[in-house]
Amino acid sequence: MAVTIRDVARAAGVSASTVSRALTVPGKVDENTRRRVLALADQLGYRPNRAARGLITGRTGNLGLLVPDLANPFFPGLVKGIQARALESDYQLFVVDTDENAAAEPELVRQLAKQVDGMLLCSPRMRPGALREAIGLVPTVLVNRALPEASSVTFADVDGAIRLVTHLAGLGHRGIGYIGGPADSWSGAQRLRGVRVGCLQESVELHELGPVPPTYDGGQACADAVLAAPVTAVIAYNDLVAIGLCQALAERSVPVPSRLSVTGFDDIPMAGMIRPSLTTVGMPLGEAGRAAVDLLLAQLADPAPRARQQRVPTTLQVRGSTGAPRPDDGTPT
Amino acid sequence: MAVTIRDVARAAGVSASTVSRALTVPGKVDENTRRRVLALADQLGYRPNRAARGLITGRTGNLGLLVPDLANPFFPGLVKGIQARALESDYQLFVVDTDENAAAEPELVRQLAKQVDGMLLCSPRMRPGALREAIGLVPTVLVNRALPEASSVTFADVDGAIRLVTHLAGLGHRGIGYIGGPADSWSGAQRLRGVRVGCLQESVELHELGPVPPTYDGGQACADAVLAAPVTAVIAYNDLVAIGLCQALAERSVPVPSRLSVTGFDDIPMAGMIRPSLTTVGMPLGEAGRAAVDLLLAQLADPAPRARQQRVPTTLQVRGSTGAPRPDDGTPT
DNA sequence: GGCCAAGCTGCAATCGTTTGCACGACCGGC
DNA sequence: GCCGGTCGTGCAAACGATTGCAGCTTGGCC
Repeated sequence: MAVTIRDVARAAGVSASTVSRALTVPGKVDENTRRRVLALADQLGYRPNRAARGLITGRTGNLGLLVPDLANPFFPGLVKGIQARALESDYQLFVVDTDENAAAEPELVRQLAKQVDGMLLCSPRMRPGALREAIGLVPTVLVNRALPEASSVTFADVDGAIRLVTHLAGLGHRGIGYIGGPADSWSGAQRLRGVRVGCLQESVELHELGPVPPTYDGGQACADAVLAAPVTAVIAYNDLVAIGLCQALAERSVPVPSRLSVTGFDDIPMAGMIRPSLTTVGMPLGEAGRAAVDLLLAQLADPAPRARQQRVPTTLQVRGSTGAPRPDDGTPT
Repeated sequence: MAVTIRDVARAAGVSASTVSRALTVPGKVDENTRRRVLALADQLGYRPNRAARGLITGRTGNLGLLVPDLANPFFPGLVKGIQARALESDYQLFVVDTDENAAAEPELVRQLAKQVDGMLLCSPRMRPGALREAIGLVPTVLVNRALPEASSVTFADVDGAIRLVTHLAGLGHRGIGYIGGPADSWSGAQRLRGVRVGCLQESVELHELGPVPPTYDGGQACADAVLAAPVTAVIAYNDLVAIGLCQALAERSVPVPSRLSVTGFDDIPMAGMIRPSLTTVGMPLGEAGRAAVDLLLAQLADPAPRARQQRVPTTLQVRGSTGAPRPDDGTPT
């Protein structure tokens, strides 16, 4: 049914070997025959069977991508970058959404590993031990998580957090809150670290709140706790939490930013669409995704690869949800 | 390196054929040997090489998924449903994001087709001719688009649109606008059809506006045109457009819904998060995704499959962005 | 004209699995 | 005791590509 290499060979009056070489090792075949074979292959619509090729070369031409939740607006940007670069390099991408199920990750990785040349693990939730095992199965690049012995692409969360605090301190805030996300989140830990450092540098008093689920509802739920704290600005674990909080504040008629400045992390599209628009730390998702694929491909090409950690810079997006604190610290008029 | 069927065979003291049969055709092998082989395979961590199996059976165990833009919040829900069902059925999923590039679709489909047993095309943008060719390559199910000769899962957009109009008419609106999306959008055509039918049924005057790009910016850009039209309610092609419009209206201090009711389609997560929250038509994305996979798998199992069109119901989500029109039709006080 | 090297090309083995066919053992019925 | 039928198993040929090796041709040089 499908046209095989033998069909092309017959049509060109050469052997299958020659066709194979014409397609893959240009130097080993006469330029004339090569052109003829290529033309014929194209004309017959020949496409090499990747399974057959993989059987002998041991390479599948596939990459695997594990992602906790495609519905979380953080990930599609990443996936798009990865996908684009993978396709450019003639790799197909298996995508697995784990639905935030950390326990299922190791088994999914094991299944995936058999069918790919390399893997990209985005924000994997599994414990370090399991992760260490996972990266042993097949060349792997971590994204948004780091491990000393693994290659990774991470975001400069710490930097971003510091700049966020500096921005707030510059506006005159002297007490700020941090709403933590899931306890086992790697980037959450980074962000908290940055906030702590920033607060020390700027002599700002830090009040740690939460943790809350990293969702819109999580943000809504902590509004009262935030209002009860002696802070004039709050940094949320991510934009979804920040937006949920803003919504709850609006319901309570608490003005943002005049009574409370609110910020997040990630710069998801929604951050620019709400009112007031959200000051946040932007992550170059597409760039990170492409960088991760590049790292992985380099690792595949290199017979003795070394783990390489890459960090991509974040950018502070100052928008409407931050401003100077109200001079009087008291109750509304 | 990897453990092969021969390793298991050697360990069990049987031939590779027996191992193969023990794993795939239970009846053909003695129950005792079968148990022994299975135990050994498990213990050695044997996993069949899918490429090798695919070479001979002609089935890859892979499904392909084409999607225009993962960053569009409409799609992740769909993808998650598809992905979950595919994994349940022991199929892996190749995902390709075309980045809304209709021209690139046919080639991507052709590439993908070679490596999968079946394909799911979500909201394909290509022209009908190209689409017809595409579905000939490999068993295919269309999602959010229909073609008489193809299996498809679509949403009851027409229904939803009619209900939307009925809802608005019930509130007292007598002139409503429809902001069209891309001219070549299949679901756009459906929605417009439903709106027209609804307006006829309810004797409401319809003003067709647009088309605009189906984005937040598209919605923002058409605010003035909407305000210039003699309407008290507007139905946007999708939620993103509706939200962009709301934002632009807020900037102009036009109250929603009292001066203008605004509605969309899709019920993306953001619809419930903005203020006022958006009245819209919800699509059961996960359900549709799972249904599409079921349809596809049935088609793969059936030697003489027939195209089956499935339509999933939509639900009207009434929220804060719609209300009765202001009694006076004039300028603000 | 003979020799050698280089350049192309084909043969055949190989990757890991499935599957049609044949073979041997065993059992029951005549 | 022989025959026919099951049942369980192994052999070997595929599937479609890649690749080491060997053989052929060709051309250049002495």
